[in-house]
Amino acid sequence: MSEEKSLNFIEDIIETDLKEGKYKSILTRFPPEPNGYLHIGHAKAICLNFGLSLKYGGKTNLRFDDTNPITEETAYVESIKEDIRWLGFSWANELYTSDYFDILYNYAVNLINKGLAYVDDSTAEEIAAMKGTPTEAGKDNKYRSRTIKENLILFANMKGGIYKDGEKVLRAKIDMAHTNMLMRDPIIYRIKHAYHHRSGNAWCIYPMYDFAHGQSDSIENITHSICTLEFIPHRELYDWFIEKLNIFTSHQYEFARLNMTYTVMSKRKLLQLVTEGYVNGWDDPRMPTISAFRRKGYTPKSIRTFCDKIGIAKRENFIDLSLLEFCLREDLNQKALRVMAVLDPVKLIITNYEEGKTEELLCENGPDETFGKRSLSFGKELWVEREDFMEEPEKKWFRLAPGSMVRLKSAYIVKCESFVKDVTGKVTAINCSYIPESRSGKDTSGINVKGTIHWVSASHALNAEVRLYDRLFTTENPLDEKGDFKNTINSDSLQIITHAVVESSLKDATVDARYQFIRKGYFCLDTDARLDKLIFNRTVTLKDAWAKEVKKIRLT
RNA sequence: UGGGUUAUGGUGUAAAGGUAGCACAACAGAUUUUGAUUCUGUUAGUCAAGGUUCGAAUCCUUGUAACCCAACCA
Repeated sequence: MSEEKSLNFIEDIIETDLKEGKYKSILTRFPPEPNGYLHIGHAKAICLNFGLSLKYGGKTNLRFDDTNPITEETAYVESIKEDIRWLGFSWANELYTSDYFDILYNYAVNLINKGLAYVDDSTAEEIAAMKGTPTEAGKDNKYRSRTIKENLILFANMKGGIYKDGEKVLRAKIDMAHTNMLMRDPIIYRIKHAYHHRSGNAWCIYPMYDFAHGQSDSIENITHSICTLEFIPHRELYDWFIEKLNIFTSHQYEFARLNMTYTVMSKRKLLQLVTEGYVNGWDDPRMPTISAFRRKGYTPKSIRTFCDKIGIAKRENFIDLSLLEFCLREDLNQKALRVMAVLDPVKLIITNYEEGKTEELLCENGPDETFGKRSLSFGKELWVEREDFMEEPEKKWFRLAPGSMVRLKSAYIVKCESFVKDVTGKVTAINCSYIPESRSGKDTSGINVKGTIHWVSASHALNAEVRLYDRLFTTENPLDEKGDFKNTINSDSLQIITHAVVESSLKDATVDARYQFIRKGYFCLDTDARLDKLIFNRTVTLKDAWAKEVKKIRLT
């Protein structure tokens, strides 16, 4: 028995279309503008579009919507392709709106010939002034009544490059009094003497989004053109062009874009964070970009699961970041190798352990037997986590404290006998005795301890840099703040630990591997790491019931 | 005071006139050589007011709230 998952509204439409024979198969498209990096909101659109074609046996095109040469770059094209591939999807065709510039130009001429488009000499300000407001109708201007012949010549001249930027535009002739502002004679071509990343200097006029997107969908025979809610008013225009041009009828459907707590999702704002140096580039692990999540150690599967869980609907939403982290931990828990690393080391000396002796202990590599075991070196001097020792323990504390016993993971039970402090009061060493009969796997001591802590043998430890990331913003909705969203940037979003110690097996760590530093969180090797320098990123912390407990204890 | 879209627990998302369900979060407990994982349980919802109906989240009426639209951006 499989539990029937209910359909979202787009799947509903598709199933109806297929059942009624409107289409034999579906064709969707993902249409990024190559002017920035893809973020988690794009991941939602990617999973939707590619997921739909996968589910219904159709195809998805990747189409770069490159109609604005000023902001677009080839570097962005490359990053976008890498991100989609990494997420696990393959496109049927790699396409560019710029490939359709000739067709689009002819469509515009076609419109002029039908008396449905005209060249306007007004300035941007004049056009805006004549456009009216949402509550007031716009007005026709004198250029609106130009003859077809005149428009044809003028538009050819625009293409010919005899006018300067902004001197003239081509507008659709619809209705200056329309209640939908977008139908008040929208501009469809503008002059930009600019180098285009693909067409070079072949063109100096470029179509606007509304005169490119729907037509591109139509040219490709896209059946279901899915976009976000803010394009709802554009649909009327989308349909108008297709109808007047009498070309293949693609249909536009709109869903609500992703919003998430503790982050911003607009490309403009993300670009600002990059250019103003709040983060170190588009793939800084604190960014919500796909490349940042990848670098931070997220798995493609966790992002796909997340996109599946948040659903598709038309109402505004504000997803809790913890849902993403839940999906991440769920996947990482199954995949990550368990290793030991001490982020804030303090020396633990086993007073009754033989000087110079080393034992090899077996330790499980993962969450189940299939991961096998590895050998770990154990000795008289170990590094343990500073926060695992408390001189004056909290209530319910079952880690190291004077007189207390803990198990060293996969090793022995030790008892804290004494500790050493320096003049500043900082603990510099913890002296313990160990119980030889308590060795992991062959424990005959009969002693039960509540606490188990991780450790690294001091003489075998490797030094590592560890980067701990926290959320980039201190408030759930940075956009809610009066003033600049950047006022709520978390100044502690990155903590670099330069002197962490990790077990020696990590000398072979690779960027693709996922690790759980036991009791500390999930980590991965950063791309900055070099042969002689280990650098790990914290992907996400483990859930921490003890931290909650402490809060409660201190409140009462 | 124009047009469009949307309203279901704290957050998402189902229920197509017939038991308001699921997930995350929160809380409580069990298990645990990771205070992780796993398991069990609890809290909590149909925007409002009327109406139709044996029966309404769903249909009707009237309100209310939120979001989008006045780039030669996409």
